[in-house]
Amino acid sequence: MSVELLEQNCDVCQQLCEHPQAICLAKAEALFDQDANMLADTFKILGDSTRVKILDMLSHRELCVCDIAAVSGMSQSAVSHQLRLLRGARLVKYRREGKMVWYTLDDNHVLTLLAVGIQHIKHGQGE
Amino acid sequence: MSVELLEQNCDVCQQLCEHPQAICLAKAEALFDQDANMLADTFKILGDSTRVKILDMLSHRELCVCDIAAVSGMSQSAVSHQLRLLRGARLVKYRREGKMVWYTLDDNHVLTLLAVGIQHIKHGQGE
DNA sequence: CCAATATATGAATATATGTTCATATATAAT
DNA sequence: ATTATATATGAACATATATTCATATATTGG
Repeated sequence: MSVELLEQNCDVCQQLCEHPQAICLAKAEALFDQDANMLADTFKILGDSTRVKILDMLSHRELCVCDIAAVSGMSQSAVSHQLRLLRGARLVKYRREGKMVWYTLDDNHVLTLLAVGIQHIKHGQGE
Repeated sequence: MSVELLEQNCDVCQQLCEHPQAICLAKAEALFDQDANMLADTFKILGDSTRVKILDMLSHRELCVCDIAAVSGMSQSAVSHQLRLLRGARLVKYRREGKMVWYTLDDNHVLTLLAVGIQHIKHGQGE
């Protein structure tokens, strides 16, 4: 059913809610659960300061695991665990070169998310 | 010390690391802890499917608390708790109108974050 | 093949988080 | 004032998460 039709023929929640039309429209337009979950999972991975630091480092240059550990001051194990999560969310990609594995950001979406996030925290900070 | 100077005079981690220059540069350019924490805190708030759903609803239209509860199927209490977190992260703003409180997205950064996040999960899904 | 190095991962533990329940606050109507 | 309605919040509990430690895998050099 189209949103336009719902706007006229919207009797699903009449007896329960204050604003049935807004509610029905919102339900019709709502994200699918699966998309909401995937989106939340992506942000959840971004939602840790050590991972944010790793991603920010990788936004400047490609780094291997031990470099990331050295810069962040984290243990190699902790870094590897976090990189695994970042890989799982397709936020970073990697290439193996001998014994070392070099990591970079997966694509420009990641850079944009970081940049917009930084804009958000900087904007209106003094309010 | 400027990044250019560090690039030449970079002896902090010589004896410890594989790629001292990259490491020193990365350290020099790294996010401040406070910024990394704020950024992570913002993404952490975005990293929950119920909150993502609420934000997505609000990206379409202003809604009051009970409407959000009705659309999401959550309890009023759970919604209020989540809205508190969203307010704390300046992701939503609100206005009181009598007994009701109407919520909207705080600014366009939030919309952009959602949009880019959705692009990210949609892009290369079949790989 | 064996030792050394770089990275990855499983298990365990300590901390953080989301929901519910009960209750508080704020506004409006009678 | 009293009652009803909309929203907010504190405490508690159950679940999720990040790090550490120990160990496994992968690659290189001898």
